[in-house]
Amino acid sequence: MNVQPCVFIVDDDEAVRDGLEMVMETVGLACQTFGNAERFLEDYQPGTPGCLVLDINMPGMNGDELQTELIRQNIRLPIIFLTSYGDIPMSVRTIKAGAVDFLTKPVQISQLIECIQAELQRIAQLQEQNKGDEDFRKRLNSLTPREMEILPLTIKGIPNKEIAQKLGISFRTVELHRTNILRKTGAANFLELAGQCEAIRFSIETKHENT
Amino acid sequence: MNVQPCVFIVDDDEAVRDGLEMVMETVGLACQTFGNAERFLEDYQPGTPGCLVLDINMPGMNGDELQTELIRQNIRLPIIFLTSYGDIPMSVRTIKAGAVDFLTKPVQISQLIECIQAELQRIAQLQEQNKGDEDFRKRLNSLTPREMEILPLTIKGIPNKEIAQKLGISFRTVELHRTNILRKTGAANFLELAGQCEAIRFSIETKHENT
DNA sequence: AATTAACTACGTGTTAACACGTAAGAGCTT
DNA sequence: AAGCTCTTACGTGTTAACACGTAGTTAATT
Repeated sequence: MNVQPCVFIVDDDEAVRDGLEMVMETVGLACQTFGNAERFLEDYQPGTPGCLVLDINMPGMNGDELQTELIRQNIRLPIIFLTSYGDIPMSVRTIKAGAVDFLTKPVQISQLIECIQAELQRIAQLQEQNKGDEDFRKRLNSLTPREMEILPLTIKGIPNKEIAQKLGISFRTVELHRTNILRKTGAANFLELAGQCEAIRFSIETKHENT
Repeated sequence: MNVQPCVFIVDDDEAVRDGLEMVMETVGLACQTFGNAERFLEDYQPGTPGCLVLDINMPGMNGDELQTELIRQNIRLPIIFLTSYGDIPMSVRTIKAGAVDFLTKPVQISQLIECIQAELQRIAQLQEQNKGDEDFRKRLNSLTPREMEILPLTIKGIPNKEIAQKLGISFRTVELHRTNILRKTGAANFLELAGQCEAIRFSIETKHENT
């Protein structure tokens, strides 16, 4: 299930691509190179772990625009900009948009490597954290629609009687659903469950109240 | 209770200070100027709303260091850097450290004003959001040390008996503390309280378990 | 047609939570 | 010394939560 993280290099200069590819091999990092932003967008499988070393000035879509497109597609691949023709406003804009770093050519290879490795390490940590959440998400998905409806109300601290009234069913039925929710999620009680839901940023949308 | 937000200008160049001060007056923004970072640190009252327009190159403590010091003191005043001698690594570093923008002299006044006003508006919105939380925070602060200790355990869903065992006291006493916590916070139950604590990002630090 | 899953409802019993009391010792302030 | 807060502990009672059953209807699936 765990995929080896990969360094994606997007630069229109073949010499740069080859040079960086060699460096990555040397330090033992998996690496893929692309001659332009479009090719990368086509080939990249969302979810693949790694980081993106991105040039700015390229024919066709430039690095700036690629970043924007990735954000639009909600692809949160960490980006390290690496460019010859950068300026301060550009660096400010890209960093504020979430880029990890903004390096200028000629770059100190050691600096780039350090930056990449720090980022890959950070990703590994995130993946580790999310591992435990996977099971929980699965268990959440095993809930029936009705249970999913009751869960947020319960977590908000609304007592069974009120939930029953709001849904127009018996409070005993609500009780049953709650029991099933606890059984399915494996939580000991709803406080614990609420904590887990918060931990995975499980957004709880409650329908607008009529009462 | 609501204080007028203020633009703090820190620059060693008197001409710049005077010029900016005049501009601020023109657009109707309250403004305070400082000739060096040390003076600002002395005078600034933590909590005062506003934003900081900060030069980098100054005798004594420079802008970079002032930012670091403010972060160290947990003062989250938004910073707009404004400098003649900036470079890309510096802009990257400061932005990553949380600065709002990094502008270079000579600056387009319209750009600076726009940036400041956007920031002040953002602050105003934050203050509006935090208003409702103020009461809750006050009520949280009215809790005794022991209650503060029990609160996070309870919110995690740990039953009274276990809490009692962990603290080496009777579970009835834990029950009493819980009741008092609910009474003081005004919450109907701990699920509701947990939600409120999350809403204000009330960090719950639990001591490392021994059992 | 039979099976399965989901939603509904109710009964019974146990445990946990919560409200309302009393009371006593420690520590601090006035 | 008196008053105050915090912490501790217990008793009593009510309510809510939870576990374990049975059982009917509906809808989709096989």
